[in-house]
Amino acid sequence: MMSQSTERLRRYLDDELGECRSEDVDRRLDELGALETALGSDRVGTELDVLSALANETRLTLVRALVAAGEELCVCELDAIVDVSESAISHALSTLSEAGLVEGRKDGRWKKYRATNRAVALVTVLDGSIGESGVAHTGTARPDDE
Amino acid sequence: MMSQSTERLRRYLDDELGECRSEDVDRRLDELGALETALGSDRVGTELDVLSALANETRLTLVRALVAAGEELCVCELDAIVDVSESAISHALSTLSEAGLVEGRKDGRWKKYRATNRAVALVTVLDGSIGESGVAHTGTARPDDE
DNA sequence: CCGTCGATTGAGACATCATTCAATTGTCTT
DNA sequence: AAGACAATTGAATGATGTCTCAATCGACGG
Repeated sequence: MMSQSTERLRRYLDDELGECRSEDVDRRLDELGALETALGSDRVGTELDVLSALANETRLTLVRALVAAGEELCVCELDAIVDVSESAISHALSTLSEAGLVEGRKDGRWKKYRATNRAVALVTVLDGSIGESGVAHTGTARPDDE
Repeated sequence: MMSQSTERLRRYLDDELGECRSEDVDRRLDELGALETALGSDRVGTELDVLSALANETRLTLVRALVAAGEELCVCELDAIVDVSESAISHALSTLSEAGLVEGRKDGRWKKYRATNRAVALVTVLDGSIGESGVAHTGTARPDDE
């Protein structure tokens, strides 16, 4: 049975095209399906991991600090940056590590973390994309995708 | 009173520098504080909104689709892309809109959304930053579906 | 070795979130 | 004007996530 959504899409295309044959609907469904699976679903999973890892004040602050520092920082130093328990920092670093945003190295009884290239790239773009006062006037800037 | 964390930092610097005066600790605390507040906390709030908006499968898929489409899409078309209720899509688009990632336009009784420049920038970098495993061809990614 | 300290782990409490259902708004059609 | 339909909104609920506390692991020094 044809789903309701498909029915609505048919009416929409009918509106847009002036007319609408069922093959138009099918073609459009194909195109939309292509948009959905434009890149592998495993990749989407990874991207969600990365975004979820960054979407938290504690973790974002830690990543920011490590990127800004440009060098590895000891956990005890990170402790001075965010205002949560030491345990929370450890959890946060674990999540970030799994997302490939930081890397840890043990040095004696201290442990040092540094931001990965991935983290640097994302934080950089985040700054550029957010900071420049003003969201996207729809026409002006042109991020020409090639 | 000196927090425990500060005590630990002192011991750490003692280890690293071989010696440690209390002014070294204070200086390091200053440096770390500078990292923390490297950019305004209001900005961090905005960034968290953006990241949180993207850190969800439904919303990320919608943004991806709109970016890939390169043009505005009707809600009824988006409905064919993600597998949630129409209400959920509306909620998702609302969240994305607040985060400045999509913009909506009403056209008759249909409503069309398109990705903002911010969304394009973020999705682009996300793609580039994630596909790290030996990516030589930077052009249109062509992930063979499994 | 034993005790201390840095750091991590697990469990539980608490908050936040994502989705669906039901009701509503606004537009078009007849 | 009334009904149909696209889309949004609000409330409720089940699921996730985040933090703290307590216990544990590993490395170091006496």
